[in-house]
Amino acid sequence: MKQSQLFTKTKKESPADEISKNAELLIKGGFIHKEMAGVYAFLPLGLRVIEKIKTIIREEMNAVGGQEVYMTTLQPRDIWEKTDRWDDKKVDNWFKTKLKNGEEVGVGLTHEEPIVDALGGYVSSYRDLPVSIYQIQNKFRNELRAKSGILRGREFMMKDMYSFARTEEEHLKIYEEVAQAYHRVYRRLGIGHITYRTYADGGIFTKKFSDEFQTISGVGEDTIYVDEEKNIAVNKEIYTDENLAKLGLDKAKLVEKRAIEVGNIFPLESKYTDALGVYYTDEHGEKKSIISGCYGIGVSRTMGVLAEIFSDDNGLMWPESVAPFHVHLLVLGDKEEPQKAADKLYADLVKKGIEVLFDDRTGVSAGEKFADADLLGMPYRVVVSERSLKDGGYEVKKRTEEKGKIVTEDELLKLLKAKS
RNA sequence: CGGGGCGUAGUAUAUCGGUAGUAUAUCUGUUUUGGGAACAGAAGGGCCGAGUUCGAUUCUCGGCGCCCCGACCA
Repeated sequence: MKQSQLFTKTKKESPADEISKNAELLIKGGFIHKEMAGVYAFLPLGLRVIEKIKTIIREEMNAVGGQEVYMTTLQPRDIWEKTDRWDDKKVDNWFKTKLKNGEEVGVGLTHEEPIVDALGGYVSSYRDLPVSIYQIQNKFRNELRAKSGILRGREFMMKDMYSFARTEEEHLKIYEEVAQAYHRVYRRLGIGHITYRTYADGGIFTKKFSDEFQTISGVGEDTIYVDEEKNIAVNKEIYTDENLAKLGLDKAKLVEKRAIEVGNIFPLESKYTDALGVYYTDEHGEKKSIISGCYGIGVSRTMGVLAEIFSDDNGLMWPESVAPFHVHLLVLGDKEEPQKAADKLYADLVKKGIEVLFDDRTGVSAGEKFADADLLGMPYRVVVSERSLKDGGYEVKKRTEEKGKIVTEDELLKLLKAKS
């Protein structure tokens, strides 16, 4: 894409009403637009990051048999009453609104009820199970306090999957497969090495532990205790001698860290399926409960976490897997020769299927283009200028490195691992 | 929801009970182009409401909004 066509612009000043690094950088770079507290819109560059994160998640969910759906935001009251989650005293962060006839409807904050209810129309035999259903969609939660930019909003994007199994054993197998898929997602996002599967409280519906995926970061809201050898952690909320013994963890080996929850999976047993009257009939004609699990990843939050982790004083440093563009191509000076060379290189790279943001703006100083490239944080910066041409080609520099080098077009293509 | 802070131009800030200033962004022109260029010109501002006052952006009260700490976070 040509930067001259991009409607967003970078800002020199940091927003006065945002302290958190993710919001500061993403707003300065024009990735997101703040609508109100805890509610952010995604602009072209930000949306590209979101879509890449979604693609990674989608691929991994599909790989463990997930079937994608898109449930509704508006929710009927009755199914939530069946599970006793409609009452504001039971669930205090509902957004609710009314139809013209006065009937109350909910604005979706999670989707166990509608998914289970819909499933009931199709699943009734042991032959129909197991199934896993997921969606990537916005959730609405009326938080008392939104904070930390896109890390904790009132409207946010989430991947939520729900699994349905015939037996506890079958459920556990799926549960573990999804947990492994989560590890793969975080690895692909570049945070695998600092993201731990963390035992946490299972919530009010199960006595079992839930598993959070916690990424080590100072912006985290949670304190966890990490066993580096076993590559797992325990949330402070269940950090008792009794629980540690149950989990077979040695207190002496645990290290306290701040972390942010980027995913959460937990067993639901048959709480929702039973409450909504969704059962299956087994081989012997016997009616049985369906064992389910739910699996969430905050997509928009994850983008914020990546912005927090992959950034320096000059701006963002997107991992290649989620960067809006692979290459930021800069042309310096308004002279004809570099302009022509840059136009050609841009066309060639695009032809090779490389995603390029081309800073073709005229009348913009070199310093400003460099500053923008650092702020926007594409993995590779390629400069075309009189000087680079004189030196024999183009200067390529990784965002994470200090110095670049001059390469020819062929060398550049090889470096970018172009598929021809 | 408890506590604290803040609200001035698109953005970021300053001053002041009496003509609201600067930077940046924007527009025009000339020059410039390897780390946020220079000069000249233009346009643009006091969250809402009430009160005090000759006069309020400034003081008081209320509302709304935003940030931070805490609580909350199935």
